[in-house]
Amino acid sequence: MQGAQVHRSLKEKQRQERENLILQVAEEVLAEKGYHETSMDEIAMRVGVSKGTLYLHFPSKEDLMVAIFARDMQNFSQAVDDAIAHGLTARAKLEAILHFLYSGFFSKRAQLLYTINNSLELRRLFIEKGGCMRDMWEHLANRIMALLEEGKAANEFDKTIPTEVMLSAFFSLLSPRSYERLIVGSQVSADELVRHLGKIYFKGVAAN
Amino acid sequence: MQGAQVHRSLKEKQRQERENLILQVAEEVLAEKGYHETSMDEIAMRVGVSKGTLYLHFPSKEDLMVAIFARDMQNFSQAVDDAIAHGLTARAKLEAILHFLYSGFFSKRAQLLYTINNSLELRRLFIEKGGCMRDMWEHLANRIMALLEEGKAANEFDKTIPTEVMLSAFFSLLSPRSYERLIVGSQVSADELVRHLGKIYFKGVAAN
Amino acid sequence: MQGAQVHRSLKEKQRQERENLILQVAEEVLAEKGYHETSMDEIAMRVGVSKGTLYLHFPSKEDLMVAIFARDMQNFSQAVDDAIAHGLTARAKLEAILHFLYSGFFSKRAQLLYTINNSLELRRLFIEKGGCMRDMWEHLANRIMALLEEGKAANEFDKTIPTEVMLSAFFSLLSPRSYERLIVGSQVSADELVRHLGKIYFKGVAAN
Amino acid sequence: MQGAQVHRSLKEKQRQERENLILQVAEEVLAEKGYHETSMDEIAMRVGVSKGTLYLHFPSKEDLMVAIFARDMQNFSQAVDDAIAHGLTARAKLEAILHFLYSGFFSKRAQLLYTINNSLELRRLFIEKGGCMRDMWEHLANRIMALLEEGKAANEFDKTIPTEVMLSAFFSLLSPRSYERLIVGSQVSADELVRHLGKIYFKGVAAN
DNA sequence: GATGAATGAGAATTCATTCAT
DNA sequence: GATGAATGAATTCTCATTCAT
Repeated sequence: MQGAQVHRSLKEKQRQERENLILQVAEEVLAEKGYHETSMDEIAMRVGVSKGTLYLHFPSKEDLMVAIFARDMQNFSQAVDDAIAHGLTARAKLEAILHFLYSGFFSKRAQLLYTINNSLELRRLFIEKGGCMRDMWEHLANRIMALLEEGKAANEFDKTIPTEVMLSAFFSLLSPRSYERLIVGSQVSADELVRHLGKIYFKGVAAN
Repeated sequence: MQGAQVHRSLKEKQRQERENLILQVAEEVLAEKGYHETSMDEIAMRVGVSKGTLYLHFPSKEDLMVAIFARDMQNFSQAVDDAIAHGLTARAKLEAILHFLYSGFFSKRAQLLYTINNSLELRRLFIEKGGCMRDMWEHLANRIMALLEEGKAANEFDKTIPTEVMLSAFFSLLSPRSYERLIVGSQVSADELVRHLGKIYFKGVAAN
Repeated sequence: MQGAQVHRSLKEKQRQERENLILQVAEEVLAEKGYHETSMDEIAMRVGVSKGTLYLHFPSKEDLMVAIFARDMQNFSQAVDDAIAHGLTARAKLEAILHFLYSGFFSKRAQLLYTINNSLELRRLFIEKGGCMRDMWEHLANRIMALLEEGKAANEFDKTIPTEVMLSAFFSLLSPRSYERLIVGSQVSADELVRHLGKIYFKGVAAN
Repeated sequence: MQGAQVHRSLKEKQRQERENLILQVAEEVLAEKGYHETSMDEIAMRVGVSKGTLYLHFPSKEDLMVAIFARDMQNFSQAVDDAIAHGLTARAKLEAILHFLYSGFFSKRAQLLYTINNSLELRRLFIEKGGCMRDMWEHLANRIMALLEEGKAANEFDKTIPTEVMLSAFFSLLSPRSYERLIVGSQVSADELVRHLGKIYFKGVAAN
């Protein structure tokens, strides 16, 4: 009986691993090609499984996309937690979040956020399908807004700018697509770019 | 003979009007649904003509999209001209451009720019099809960069930030999608929002 | 009143001229491109009239095709008459017919005959639409068969070959498409080719 | 492991069978209706599968047509091999080829050859798409020309007629469409017809 | 559980034909 | 009579989804 248990959980673990692999590959393809150009066929092929298997894990293409986004939101949420736990000032915490979003390739995480946020189809999808998605996003937004208000309270940030506006600006300043050609054209390194943008943003919202 | 002339030009005028109507409707649908979700059938239905008529004016869906973008670029270009002609300081000129882009509904013009700039497929499309599109965009970007450099020269803007970065930030700060819920949620008026964003941006890039 | 008459007949003459022009151009396009690839648009454009005008003369594309064929049959019939009137032996008469069909470019007349005879769509068309077409063809076939029988009677041709078979061979020997590459490749001149083919045919069907 | 092997090859065999079924049905429809009138929908319906399945086997309508032709060429080529291997004289070999082409219904094989050779669109298609098609055809033509020259060398055939002309005549003499009504009208049996035509041809090209 | 062949709704595009001017 | 803009049925091709093996 215990052997069955172990067997069961081993199977379950394999299942989880496969699911993660699918999510990861699908994420890459999504970032590369956009929602419509991403076909279930290509994902299956790149993962190395059959199309049917994809549907064993996710009931539809839409659900797969939602799952990708959900996982990213989890990671993002974790990063926000870490930033809040370790940062000293509100600005320091927000800078850590910024770096999380855009460090490394600039593209992996940020491009996803961007792709999702900007594909009209995906947005509609998340609004329709993702009941919990909405909640997660609200939750995240609230925590970042809390940081922004913390900054206002500490006189770091300009109190005359509505927190909601600050939040939106925080996200939109970093639409990776706009910067693509800068990075690709090698006119500026990714890290340097993040530094510059952070500087503009924090100076822009600073008190005074 | 003159009757024929008049007749000819009347026809031509009607043709132009119809073409503009198609462009306008197609633009709306595009802004609403994105490239792939926009079907020629739907555009035709909304315009109130048959699919065939669309193809009488534009040889393909792609060409229609390019035409939409081209028309917007024309308008944008005109606005940049006006801004340059009438503004006093570099900042004033850039603020005028900002207002052009986001005045009114915030969504019509800006959302388009945004949608186009962000759809991976449309970007590919414009790079392939729109030889002149590329040129127009480069031209526009150069003129705005010239304004930014003018600002640097006049000590209005921070010389340590690369002009290219400033340019990208200028555009991305205003990704309308991020602000949609602010406007729609009526937490802030469009004009107020533009003012706030302008403030953040210009303070962010100011000298010192 | 007589002015009206004259006017009427002038109009009628112009109408006839136009109709002939349409037929001629349509024939060219048909020979060049085949039935399906020939569009009413292209014919209209090449003639220099509007598409509507085409429909003023011919109620449908199919009818236009039938008219082309009918006119060619008239000419062919005339040529057969001439050949019969002027030739001495059956063979001489048939050779004259052969030359009529393939003289000049080899392609204009013969290619048409060929195109029409071989396009499955056109054949069906002629069977369905052209009641009179069938008759004309039968009439022509009968006259040529009469010549073949005349040849048999004069001991010129092999009596053991059914006349019908001889007739079919007479037409099919000269499917221009097969010879196209010979002509185009300039390996042989059109006239030479006709001579060779005539020689093969008449030797093939000769008595003994 | 071996079970998998067997399974694999079973699947493969079924796939082959289905593909052949499609090819066969498509060939019939093509012979009946011609290229343009043959719609993928109709082929699918006649085969008893969905449109999508057709595209699983052939990437496009054009490719399907090329595949049909390629298969026929294979068979034809095989028949030519056999004829060359078993025939004694050049004439005997060519007669065997003739019989292969027109045996049975006269229509299946020959009509195809004919349809393909005569549809302007299909010809264009094969020139564009079928690089190998061209080669196969050239190869076949060369082998038949070799037979004709063999016949000339053996004094069977008339040396004054260019071999190329003989080749073209060989194919065109037998354009099945022209004989259709003879067969259908039952005025003559298919075998008899082939005999007669062979007689005309070989007498026509004989030495002397 | 996996597979991948089969499905079929849906999208772009063409073109013969009509009809208001 | 002439025009050519408008129509819409028909066609090719794609891809998310299902299901027998």
